Amino acid sequence: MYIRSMYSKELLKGTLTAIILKLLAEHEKMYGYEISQHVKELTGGKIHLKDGSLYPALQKMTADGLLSYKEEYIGKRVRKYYFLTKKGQKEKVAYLEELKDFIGTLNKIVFPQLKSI
Amino acid sequence: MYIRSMYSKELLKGTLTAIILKLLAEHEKMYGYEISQHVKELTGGKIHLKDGSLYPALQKMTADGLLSYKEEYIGKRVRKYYFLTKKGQKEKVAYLEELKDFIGTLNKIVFPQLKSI
DNA sequence: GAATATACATAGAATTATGATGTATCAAAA
DNA sequence: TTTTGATACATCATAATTCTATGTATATTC
Repeated sequence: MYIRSMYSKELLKGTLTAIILKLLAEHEKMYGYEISQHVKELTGGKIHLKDGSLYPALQKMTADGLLSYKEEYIGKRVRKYYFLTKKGQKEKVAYLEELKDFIGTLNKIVFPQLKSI
Repeated sequence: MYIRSMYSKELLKGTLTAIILKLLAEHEKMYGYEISQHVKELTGGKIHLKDGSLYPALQKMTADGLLSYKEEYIGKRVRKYYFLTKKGQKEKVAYLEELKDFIGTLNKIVFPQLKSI
């Protein structure tokens, strides 16, 4: 059994990379399971990153040079601690700016009665 | 040649239906080209709905029972004026609530220094 | 008359989160 | 002690949606 996010999966698209970049910018290093727990807590369970989304995303971001990782063993169990590369630190800014601007733009269309953020 | 939106196409995913529902809730009836122009103006050119996105979306929403349309002729050129069905009016509320909540949640993760909206 | 804007359409490609499934360790409860 | 649930990673096929590219045709403006 798995827990379903309260949002349609399409809404998440394009935001996962920004979320990961943001968390890693704040935490120095995190492992996958820790990231998913953190997001779940931060959002009151509203966003639940699935294994099938998170681990491939981390791998892709690593392949793209945004992240690197080192393995640590807790007993016999391996953890991959991910951290931002120089490139990841730089691109984080652009990703978050784009997302921020996009949210502002969406608000303008959908909730014009609200002040822009 | 075509105009590229300033956002990665993935960011738009899941928002197009909500945007269309919102505009049609405000305008009674609109045709496709009019919707795309309206969005372009509203967002200062930041969101440019492509033909290949907009027309299939309108068709899908019609198939899903959210929209209906009637054709009008301007000279020899046809326009399809779309409008919300009863179902579309009802589901609009849920779509926009979900989007609003999602934006609020995203803000909590990515811009925790800002007040929630 | 040529270029641009209006107005619709479809098909294939690309992207990305998901669902399903698998492996394995560890802690706690029954 | 066995079994349940949590921890921790992984891969693959599928689904969903937008985009790119292309096509057709009319209307307007230069």
